[in-house]
Amino acid sequence: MSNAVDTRTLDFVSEPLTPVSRQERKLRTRQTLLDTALELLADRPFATLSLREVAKGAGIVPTAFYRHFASMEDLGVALVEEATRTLRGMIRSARTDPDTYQGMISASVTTLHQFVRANEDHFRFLTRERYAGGSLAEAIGVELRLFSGDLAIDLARFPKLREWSTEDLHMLADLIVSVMLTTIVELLEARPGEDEKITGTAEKRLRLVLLGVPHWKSA
Amino acid sequence: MSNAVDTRTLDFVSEPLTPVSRQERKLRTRQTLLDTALELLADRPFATLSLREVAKGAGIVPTAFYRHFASMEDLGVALVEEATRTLRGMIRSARTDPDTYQGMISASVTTLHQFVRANEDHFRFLTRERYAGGSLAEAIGVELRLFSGDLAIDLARFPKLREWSTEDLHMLADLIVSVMLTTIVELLEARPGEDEKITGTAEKRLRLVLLGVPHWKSA
DNA sequence: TGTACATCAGTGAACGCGCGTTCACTGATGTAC
DNA sequence: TGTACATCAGTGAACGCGCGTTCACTGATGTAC
Repeated sequence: MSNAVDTRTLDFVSEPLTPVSRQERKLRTRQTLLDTALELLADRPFATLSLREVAKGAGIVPTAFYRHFASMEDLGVALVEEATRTLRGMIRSARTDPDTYQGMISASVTTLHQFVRANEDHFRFLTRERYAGGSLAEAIGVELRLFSGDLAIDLARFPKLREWSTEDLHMLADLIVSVMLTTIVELLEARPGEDEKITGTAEKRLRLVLLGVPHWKSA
Repeated sequence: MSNAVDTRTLDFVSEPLTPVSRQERKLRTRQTLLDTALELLADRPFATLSLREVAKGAGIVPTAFYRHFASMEDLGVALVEEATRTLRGMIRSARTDPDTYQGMISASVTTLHQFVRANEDHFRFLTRERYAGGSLAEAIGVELRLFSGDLAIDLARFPKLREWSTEDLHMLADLIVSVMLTTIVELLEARPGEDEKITGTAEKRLRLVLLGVPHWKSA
């Protein structure tokens, strides 16, 4: 036990003593700027964020901001990249377990729930800016369409969907994506303790949608 | 024919000559402020709008703004009221024609399409601010929940849904509302000529959802 | 109908403030020898 | 290992600008008699 404590102490002491290169320091400041922006965006749109505000929050002087980003717009693009990386990570996690519909549904919703709770800032940013207008909204829209397209391809592998037209597969994929987005927003707006109800409802919605699949006729 | 022209001319001349009371003038300016704000919101969130900008667009001096609204926040609340009035009008129109599922679906989508095209500003405002955070987003969220609740009650009247639990009816209503919102956003982002494709897809999504209904088991 | 007074939508000057951006700078870190 | 020079993240003063809000005002409309 004393051994474990010693190890932790060594780790703790050695970390701050590690010499840090100028390059590493710069990357850390950059990340602090991104993190600060994401915190400030908890309850307002990106377009209301000022450069001075973000710089102040990150503990640097306004002019030093330009050492990291050419403009706020530029920082916004970096935020979209960071947040969509999280989104793609979630999708990769959810894709590893096919099997039955029911198994797929509950596993996907569980993955969604975990990722949203672990990255609330990213998902809040994505769902908020998706509809805010401007270039960030477009970039997020493109990303969601890519995601929906991938999902359509995955769906085509299911036996009951093998004969569906490409158009209908996209229709189904978009429908599933919109259920997902609705669920994400519900989770982000939830009061404590409501998570189970929300994930339960999300599973029901997906089940209902997929119940219709065997009876679908495109006409 | 010359008769018709005469009538139009009389109308045209008499309108501007009608004496306008101070009260009426005030209401007109107020409406101009609301219209100006809605125009400026075509591609950005409400929170980026300035009082001076709206006043300038409406052709009055910034200080005169306060004769109509206590603050921009106050104008925002008025916009939510105006836009949700349009939304409720749409819902009322859509509700008048039950009959079969298929009839209900295509009639509802047609109504949705017409209302969105006739009131693009209102629907853009609602869908954009719904996710923007702040008090306007909350007010819109409340309105959408009311709408979803009403829809759940309407749904309960369909034979196949008579035995569904309240919870499941709300689940279904929310699902339909989220398909509707998705469709609205797609229409607002559509390029010319894409409307038929979007409304067609919307009908398919609703058909698929309702196809599952007869096979639903809550467990 | 005419007069005297009240109301009030809109005006215009002024304020202090936070904004983005420029510029010349500092001093610690990195590199060449 | 030590020295001399280069790099560059972060500093701080300064700028002009649009912002929300205050205040005293104007003059057309409305009202009382």
